[in-house]
Amino acid sequence: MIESAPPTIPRFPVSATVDLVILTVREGALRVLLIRRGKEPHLGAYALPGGYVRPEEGLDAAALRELREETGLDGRALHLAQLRAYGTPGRDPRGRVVTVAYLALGPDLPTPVAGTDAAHAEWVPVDEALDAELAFDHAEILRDAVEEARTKLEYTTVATSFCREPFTVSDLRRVYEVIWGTTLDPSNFRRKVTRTEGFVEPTGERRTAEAGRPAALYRAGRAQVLYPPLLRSGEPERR
Amino acid sequence: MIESAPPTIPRFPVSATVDLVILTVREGALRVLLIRRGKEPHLGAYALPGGYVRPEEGLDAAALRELREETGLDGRALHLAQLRAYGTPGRDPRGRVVTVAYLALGPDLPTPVAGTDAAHAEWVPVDEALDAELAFDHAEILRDAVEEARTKLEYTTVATSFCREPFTVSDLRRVYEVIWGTTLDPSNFRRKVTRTEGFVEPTGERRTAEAGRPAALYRAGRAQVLYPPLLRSGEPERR
DNA sequence: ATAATAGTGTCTGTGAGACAATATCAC
DNA sequence: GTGATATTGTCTCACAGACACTATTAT
Repeated sequence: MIESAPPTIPRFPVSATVDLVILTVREGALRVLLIRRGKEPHLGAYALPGGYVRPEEGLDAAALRELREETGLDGRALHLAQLRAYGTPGRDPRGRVVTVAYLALGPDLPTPVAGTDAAHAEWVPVDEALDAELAFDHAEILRDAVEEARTKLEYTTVATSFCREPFTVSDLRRVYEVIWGTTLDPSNFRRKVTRTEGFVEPTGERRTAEAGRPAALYRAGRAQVLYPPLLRSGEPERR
Repeated sequence: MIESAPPTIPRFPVSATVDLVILTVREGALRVLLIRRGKEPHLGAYALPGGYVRPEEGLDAAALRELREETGLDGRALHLAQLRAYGTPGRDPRGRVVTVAYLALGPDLPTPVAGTDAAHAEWVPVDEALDAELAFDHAEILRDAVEEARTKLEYTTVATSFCREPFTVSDLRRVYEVIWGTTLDPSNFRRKVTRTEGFVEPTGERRTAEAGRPAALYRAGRAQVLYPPLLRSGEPERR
């Protein structure tokens, strides 16, 4: 019935949780922060970090708090946005739980701080994570999150969130390549990135790597959306 | 705390609801289905249709059921997708309520069936609705939903969901114009629509309106995404 | 004929894909 | 020098915006 109707179907209690899909690019792979569950159900299985929403706390606030507790990082340093809600009956055998999933993107983050349950946290390559058995419906959430990240790379400038500043154009390109599983033409990628107003800002500095010509360094620009977008089109196969 | 931690912060009960943003194009305006609240809080104010999720029901199922109850329509005839969750403490003065908003798009729908509380439902132009006082945080939800609809028109073929079949290219163009608040070049729009594989399929029939050359009729095609997208760019002002 | 809407054709500029060529480092 | 990576430049094609022009109906 609608909200203005008499509660012939009364409200019934559910639990509200937030789950975090924290993605980073590390050692050439897209990785997700997973914890090993220390209790039933799904004892020993990988699971997304997350927890109950507290009584006086909004959803975004709960996600920020969990992020801080899990990674020891200030959520303002990461890109954090709601993904969507999941509430299939039976998704948690302990009762009716509606979870709101958040997608967090950040540069090669330190392995989470010790001293908490997050000590059991690991950066797992997304490919492996999707093959492994994840607790609850976390495999579905992870799939959705990765697809969302791939799409956001097309239409927004969030790729810079994966790079510690200052970064090179090649650093940024590798983010796209790893997350999309493609190779991109360095020349065309550079043209797109440097000619799109507000995508990256040159610092004037250069960095010399092990080999090759030193690369110019950049910071993230002010633009949030990419117009026109940077579409993954033909997607030439990788490797 | 994380899910695997001891429940030092115990779960606490919240209510879960779904709210529907049902949009249609009618009489030259983008309209949303709103109800007049028949009880406190926000007695007499406009509100989005919605209601409690039932114990054995998933979120999508709850949205489909509410849609059927509110409009008498089979949800499969409409485009229905989750928008996002809203759970700010205090958004409902009666208690902690997390709502999952859904966006439904459909062709000029009949005014909802009588015999239920939906008898108080009206198709309100979105512009008016955003000026009016909406119950709870429904103004925020409506703003987000309209922005989502505008964006979906760019990257997907959902615009056809607003047209009763068969439809003409001009019908489809008016959907874009009304929802974006712009005018589009008829010639360029036709080229885009008819040359994009799977956007529309010709029926071979024609329709004669009050004036002018009869227009060819089309059905929605199989494509779900628009590649390349149909971007609102310069957005020439309307009127 | 005129008004009105549908539909076609063409010119042009922007931007992406392909790819050659050059620059600058370590060794 | 070689090898490796960065950076610039160029050619071409797809496609969108602007807009002229033709087609088919009602009146």
